[in-house]
Amino acid sequence: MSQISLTFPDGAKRDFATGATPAEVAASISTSLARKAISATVNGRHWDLQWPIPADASIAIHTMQDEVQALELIRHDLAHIMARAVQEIWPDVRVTIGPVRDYGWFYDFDREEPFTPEDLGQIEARMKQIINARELVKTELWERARAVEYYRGRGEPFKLELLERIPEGEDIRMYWHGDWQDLCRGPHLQHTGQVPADGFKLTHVAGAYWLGDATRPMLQRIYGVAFRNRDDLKAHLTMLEEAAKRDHRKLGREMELFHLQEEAPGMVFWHPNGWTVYRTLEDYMRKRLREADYREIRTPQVVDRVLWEKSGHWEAYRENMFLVEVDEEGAKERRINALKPMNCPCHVQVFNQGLKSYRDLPLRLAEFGSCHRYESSGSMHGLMRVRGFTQDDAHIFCTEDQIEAECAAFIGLLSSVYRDLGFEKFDIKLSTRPDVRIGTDAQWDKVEGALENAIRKLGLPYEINPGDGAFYGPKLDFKLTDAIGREWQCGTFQVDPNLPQRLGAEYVGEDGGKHRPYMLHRAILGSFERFIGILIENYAGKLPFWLAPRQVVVASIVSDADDYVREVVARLKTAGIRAEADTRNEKINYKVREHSLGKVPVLLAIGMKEVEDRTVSVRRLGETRTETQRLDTITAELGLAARMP
RNA sequence: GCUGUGGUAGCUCAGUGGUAGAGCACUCCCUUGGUAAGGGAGAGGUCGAGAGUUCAAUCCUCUCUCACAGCACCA
Repeated sequence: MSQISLTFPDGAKRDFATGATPAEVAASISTSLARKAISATVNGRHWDLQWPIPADASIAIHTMQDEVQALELIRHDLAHIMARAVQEIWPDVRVTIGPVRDYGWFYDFDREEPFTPEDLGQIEARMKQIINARELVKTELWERARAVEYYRGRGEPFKLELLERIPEGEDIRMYWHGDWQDLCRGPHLQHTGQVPADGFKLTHVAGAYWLGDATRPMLQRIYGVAFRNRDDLKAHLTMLEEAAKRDHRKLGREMELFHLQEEAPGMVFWHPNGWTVYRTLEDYMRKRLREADYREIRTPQVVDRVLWEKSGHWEAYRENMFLVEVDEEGAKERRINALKPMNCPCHVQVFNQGLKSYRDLPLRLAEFGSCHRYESSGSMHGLMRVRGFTQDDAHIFCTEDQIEAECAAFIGLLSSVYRDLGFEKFDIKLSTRPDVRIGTDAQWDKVEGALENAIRKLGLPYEINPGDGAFYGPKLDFKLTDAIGREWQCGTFQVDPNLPQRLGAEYVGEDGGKHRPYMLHRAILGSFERFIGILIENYAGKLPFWLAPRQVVVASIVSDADDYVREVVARLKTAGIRAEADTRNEKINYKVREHSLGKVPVLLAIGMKEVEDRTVSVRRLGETRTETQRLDTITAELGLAARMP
């Protein structure tokens, strides 16, 4: 029987026999994951699956869609069952809404006391009772007045607000089982017993604003996960545990890459190992940018507020800037500067020096720009969201007609870089014109069209975020996913006619007159910090050889081999390899264990046999077997592997 | 910033209203061992910071701070 091997976007791999039921496949994924392209090997052939799944995929996958929907119904009904259980236990708790999400659902409640972990256990037990009662699920169409009266009588202000939000003329559906009911448009299962009583688990509680609005009350959200059976639930929980082991904050400590401390929240202390990764990545990016005709520049860290006022950032983002005040000699007032939160205005200053001609365009100015933003305390997260970071920033000054080609070239470069760094898949989001905007519709049509054409020509999948663009132009976001499935924006491409106008950038056109250039903001990695965080998680710390901070450790087995160990290290270093000697008085078992945990890609062990034959015993990370190789052979091989792509 | 939970040795974590413990890591000694932890000894802590309650606070209370989970935010 042939095998189907599915690789899910979260990195999990599962094998299925072609005879496997669609349920077995479907239960492993959530709908929103399935909507992303997933790669599959069917009968030994590699396929790219798109959503919806093409009709010519094998039967097991073809029918998956129905099963995914069934899983979604289960999760949906569990949200209601949970809300009912909560109100049965605490009748004074107000209910709100509870949608399905990846792997499960959540439901928001209004309650004075926070829910405790013990409460979750109690709720779970009550939910199981409701499920085992196998009660019929009923749906009814209600008159608006009846629904309003019902919720007024029960004292449910949030439900009343939801009712108000349902447009006149739209159906008002009531869903219920037992004596409990909830406003919901459905669809639902037929009876509560269709929910697997042992396939779900309440995972955690957290605060969440009513309707996602920080000015509204904070509610208590209970999260749950649900699968078709206990085994799938267990597999999911195991997957989460495995993912936690890949957390870059944990690996960052274990691999001695970096640390953060209280005196500089959100600012990274890079250690020798981490800085090696950073610098290697920077060198790689520098090479790629040079090849793509970018010109590297460097601009100041501390810039007078006057420039930020001109650019408009002072007004909009003053609260999020780090200010630097100085007493200047003879000045009446303290001069206020800001640590630059972005590089764009500085790049325009470089552009503005000297008279530019249309022949200079497109002009691509790149900077590994160190930026500081006072991010809110709750938003910081390891390397992923920090207050001090370095963007692989560049600004392309060009004409409107050049936008599409620049966009296409950029996406091509970004894809190639992502591929080199181990990311075959990434999400592209196109954000289009918002309600409040500058520029004519014709301009927006042209610029949005340029971006969309560029993506289409490269044949890449993308999603549109309508109305999510900046007030002056559309943008593309490129997102990667961390170990537990959280998405992080990395690459970006943004069209901006506004800043050149505000800062007076212009060039002399073919007609001899002055013209305003467009400015394209773009980054591939986003920030080195965030990207390295994602890189660590994606590789679970096992970075490819060229990026690994310590590439080779040469370990002695007996101390009589120490001289030869040092000679081998010297040879490797000459070949451009980051090699270290380990001649400590420890057993080889101990050294193997330690360097394996330290994610060193290659371990060379040397005993008296190797000394006599002038060979080394090679052990690669993740493998248990060893091979004996001649010193010059392995040196040549590793020297090749150490070269950046 | 908001809600909740935390902060005890470098790391992972016990613990107590009467100033503290384990394992690993570290140092030294013994051991020279062939691919994931050899043995012994030793050193190491203003129990996140400040204030309060108390005869006495690491423990109780308050404030601050940082971290974690989520929400909000992300030029």
